[in-house]
Amino acid sequence: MKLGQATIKDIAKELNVSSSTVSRALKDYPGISKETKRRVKELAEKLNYRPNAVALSLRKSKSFTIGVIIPEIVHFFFSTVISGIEEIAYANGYNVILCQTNEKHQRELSSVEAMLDNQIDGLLVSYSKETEDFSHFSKLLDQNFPIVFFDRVPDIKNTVNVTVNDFKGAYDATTHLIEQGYKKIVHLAGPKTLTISVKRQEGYLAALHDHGIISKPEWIIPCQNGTQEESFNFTTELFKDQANRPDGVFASHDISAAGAMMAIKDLGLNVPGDVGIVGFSDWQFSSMVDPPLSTVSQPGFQMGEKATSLLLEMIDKKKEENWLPKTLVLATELVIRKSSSKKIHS
Amino acid sequence: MKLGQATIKDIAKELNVSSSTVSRALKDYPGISKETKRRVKELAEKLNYRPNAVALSLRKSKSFTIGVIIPEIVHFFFSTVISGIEEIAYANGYNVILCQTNEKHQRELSSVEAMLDNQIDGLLVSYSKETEDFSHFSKLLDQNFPIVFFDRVPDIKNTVNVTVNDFKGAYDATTHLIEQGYKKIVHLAGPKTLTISVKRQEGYLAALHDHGIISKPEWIIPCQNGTQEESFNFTTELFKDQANRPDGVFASHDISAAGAMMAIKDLGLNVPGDVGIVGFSDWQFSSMVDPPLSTVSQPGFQMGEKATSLLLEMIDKKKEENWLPKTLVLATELVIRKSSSKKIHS
DNA sequence: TTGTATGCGTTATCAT
DNA sequence: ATGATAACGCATACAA
Repeated sequence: MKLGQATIKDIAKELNVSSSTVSRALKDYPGISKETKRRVKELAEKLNYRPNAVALSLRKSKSFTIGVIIPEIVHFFFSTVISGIEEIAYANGYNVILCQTNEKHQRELSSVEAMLDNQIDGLLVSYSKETEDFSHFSKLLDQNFPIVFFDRVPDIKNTVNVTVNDFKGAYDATTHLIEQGYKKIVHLAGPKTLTISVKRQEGYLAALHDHGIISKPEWIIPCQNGTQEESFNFTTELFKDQANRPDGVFASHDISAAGAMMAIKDLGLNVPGDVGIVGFSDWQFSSMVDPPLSTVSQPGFQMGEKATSLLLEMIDKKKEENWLPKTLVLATELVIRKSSSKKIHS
Repeated sequence: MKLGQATIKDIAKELNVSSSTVSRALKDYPGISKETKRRVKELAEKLNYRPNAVALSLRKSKSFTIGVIIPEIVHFFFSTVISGIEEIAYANGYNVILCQTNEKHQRELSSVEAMLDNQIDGLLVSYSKETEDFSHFSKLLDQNFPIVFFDRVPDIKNTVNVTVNDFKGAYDATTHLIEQGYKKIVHLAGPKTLTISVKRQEGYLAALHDHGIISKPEWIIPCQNGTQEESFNFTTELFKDQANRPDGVFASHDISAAGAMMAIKDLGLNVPGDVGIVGFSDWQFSSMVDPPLSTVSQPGFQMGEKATSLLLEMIDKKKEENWLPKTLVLATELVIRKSSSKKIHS
């Protein structure tokens, strides 16, 4: 959309100087008389001149725009991350262009293409559940294109990542359940395609093992969608059999945990009396459910900030350099609420 | 970031034709021999040619990018709207560039500037709570720059807006409380700077009036921040006095409602037995609190879709035309859950 | 059927 | 201290 926006040419014409003079005057280049500078700046001010960022992008092959690929915007954790990304990008004069994949691989591919067409300077990625082939990213990395992966980190060599200590978070949560006296603890697991899911499951298993509990395969319930309904159904199925009823749930995130909690309450069981529950992520609602949900909180905003800082660093460096691959691991924190507090509340 | 991206020139050079020929061949312009077309397209494919969107923007004075200004990303309703926006924009080949104002007027101003510098084709706006002067928008509108306001609609003439029937939503919610037998209904009101807050309050008052209830000024509690803590405190203060204790709460959104619910439960009162509560927005958590929260649901995704469709329409039309101002009002829906169901549950 | 020239807004490189 | 020119990548009016 063309506004009445004044350009350098307009200023030049009006002052009877060349556009290069105007350009230099505006940027306080040496070798421009004070008088000219004053006149140019005054007129620029008056015409409300603002440089055309698109022309600059073309000229400099740099757009001051970064792309963000996320699975879903309507997701407390991811929206928190975006907020952190936005903050740092904005503070450094970068624009953020956003695409959600809705967990579709195809959509991920086309979004990346579209962003590249727009000459983004770098990419922040949390890939989709469907994605198992990462060649669209590794191709870019081979050309030294700056990418930082956050939360969901792909299995590619030499990447720069920001993630949380999912293993430890899960280990701590499970240990906490055990220490509260729960013994038959099931795990509502996330999709196997995500490293975070795998790590959380490993943490869960390690905790059981370290406390001498022999894990049973049927205790691990794969939840592909991660919806409340899904875990509600699985949990109902699993807990309705009085004989082998479990007494603890560690869910790979709070939505699953909430579904499990509703199922367990519907079966007439008491939380935390009969069953202890811990989730993952500390969603907004988690402190408001009844009983309030224990969970592993993730520093989403900080993750966004860190990932963006790293990306901007990479962009600033010369293209020729190789980034040193690294993974920044942020700490999670176990938030103990009533849903897992057997010793106090029952 | 410059990748090894091939340009039209590269193709032209390799095939010993002019770049205009390549340009035309790629776009199936008439008057290019089949043979040339074939050769060009083949090589383009081979070199993985993709047009440079920045160059196109400059050339066409059109960026295929729309800007979105919202108060906060970490907000269930707004993230839902963004999701709707993204969907329509993406489907029409538009990029979305995003800025959150964090409810700061200053930030709103600079975000708009930055977006204009980037030659966005149009703007979707939900303005900040601090904003009382809309000249930054009206200036653009005067130049016929396409803007669609959603949810929070400013007091400017001749704008295009998408909103929900806040008055009716509030009226229905309050009427429902009255019909359930609640008589002393307070209102946790939003900031006066927002039309939506005003409308909701008006709907509340109208419902009381139409049912012969004389509203008391002290029943209207202004909540500036809209946090849970804020409404928790106000509610505690208001309900601890047994003598004049109200028996109903209509909150301008679910977070306030949740704070009120916690306060009321903490005072030992029963919901919905002693006090009925209805919120606004139907956040994800609202069905999970105890008791599940009645609320007025807003079609956020649809709002994003509609607003974007309208904006793209405006962009497509000639700049010279004046858009006909209009306000699209989407329907809310009263979702009745336990928190307000006195007749059934107590 | 194809090529040449020009311009979108800016800046870098040479002049003068 | 300032101006002229070219270039970023593309599309198009005009020539041939």
